[in-house]
Amino acid sequence: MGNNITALQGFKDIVPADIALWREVEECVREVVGRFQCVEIRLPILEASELFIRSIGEQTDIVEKEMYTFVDKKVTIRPEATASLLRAYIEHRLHLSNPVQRFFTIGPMFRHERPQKGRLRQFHQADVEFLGSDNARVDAELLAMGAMIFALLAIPIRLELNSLGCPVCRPPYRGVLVSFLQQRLDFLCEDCRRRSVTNPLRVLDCKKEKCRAQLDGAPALLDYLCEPCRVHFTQVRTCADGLGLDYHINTAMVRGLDYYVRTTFEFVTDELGSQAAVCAGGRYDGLIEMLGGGPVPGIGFALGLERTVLLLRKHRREAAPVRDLDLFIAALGDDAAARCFTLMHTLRTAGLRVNMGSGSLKSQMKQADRAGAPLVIICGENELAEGKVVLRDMATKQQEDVELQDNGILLRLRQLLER
RNA sequence: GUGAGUGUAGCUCAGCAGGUUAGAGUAUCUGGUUGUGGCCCAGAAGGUCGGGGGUUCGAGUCCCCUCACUCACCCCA
Repeated sequence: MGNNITALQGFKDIVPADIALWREVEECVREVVGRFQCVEIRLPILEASELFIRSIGEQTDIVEKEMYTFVDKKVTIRPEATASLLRAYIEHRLHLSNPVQRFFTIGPMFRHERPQKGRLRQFHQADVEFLGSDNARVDAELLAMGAMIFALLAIPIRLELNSLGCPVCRPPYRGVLVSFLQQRLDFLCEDCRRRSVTNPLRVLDCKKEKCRAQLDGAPALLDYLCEPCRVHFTQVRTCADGLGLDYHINTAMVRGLDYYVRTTFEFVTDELGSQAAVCAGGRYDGLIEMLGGGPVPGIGFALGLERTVLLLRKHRREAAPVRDLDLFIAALGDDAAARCFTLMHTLRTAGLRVNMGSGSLKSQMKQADRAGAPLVIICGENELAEGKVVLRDMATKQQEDVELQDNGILLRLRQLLER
């Protein structure tokens, strides 16, 4: 402590004790995503600042105040993955080989926000993008994929669904909403007065009672959708219903990024304080074109790994004890230790997970116990002289003598470990 | 960026209204078993009381500053 160097504010180590949960989440994501023919892509963490400004939107909080940017170099450490993924998709002309493609990527994102429960400056997301189709069935598939991940992890969660319309119908609606808000400006909270100008849709989900009271009878975007958007949203719902998805419509749901159109959704929980959204996303037809690619539609989501891990930890009694060692070798004395050292190497080369200890036998037995080793080899001067080792089964406490001969020991160990 | 709360051993926390060498539980190490783990018993080690300044005969305790953490606002995964 004292004046030692520590991790930066909002940056956290994921310590060995937490790794099991993280791997469980990541492996679950990979498993489910694979069922939808989604392939992995790995992306750089540093990109041209312009990429995020163009995709996320200049007026958003993310771009305005949360990006880690090297001003002189005009590069930014990514605050989200969609823009990078689409950039790569365009750059490698991936649409030429197959215009309908599905990708996922897992990695760290960076936003300079004040840290909070479930919110860090470096956080991790699993990002999924379905490109090349604007069919409502694809939207429903993506929703089903998210639901499947949480179902597999046995995390209870709620799915909220909305449509944000498109460049045809959203601006007119926005006008209607703004004039509605203008009339009640005096009765809204300070934040909402500001939002009425910067992001009027946000006013709709203000948490303050004072504002909520004013919003009775506020125009809902869903009532203003243009015909194609209305049809699309209906189809999404029909498909989702067909899959038996449990969801509910939240007309107040807004997204923080400019590029979203039509379908948007959030998997939310009330178990994480104010960070309700665990996985969220939406459709972004037109974005690929805006980034210089073809007229390829797309929809995707980002799943917050920290938040998912927090939930998983909450809903797990205790992590199943993992055996990470097959054999512990307790050697007594220098000669025995030297002989066991080569034995250990032989066994490791053969694929066993082995370690040896030091100190008194008692102490080494403790080390073996703590490591969860099911088997222990004990080898002291006596055994060495007789050309054998003692092999102890930690569960049954049974011990047997085994010839001190590498292959013989290996065979016997394999027999015992297979039981 | 704004607000509130909390910083004492690796971890969880005591420390009453300033008063000797700052405690417990747990984890760690050693011993009780000259070579045998979990349970039990005993002992040891482990702290610049987040950091700096001030008040005082005397500060873990009171005041100021600072840093960090936590939660909330904003916003978002």
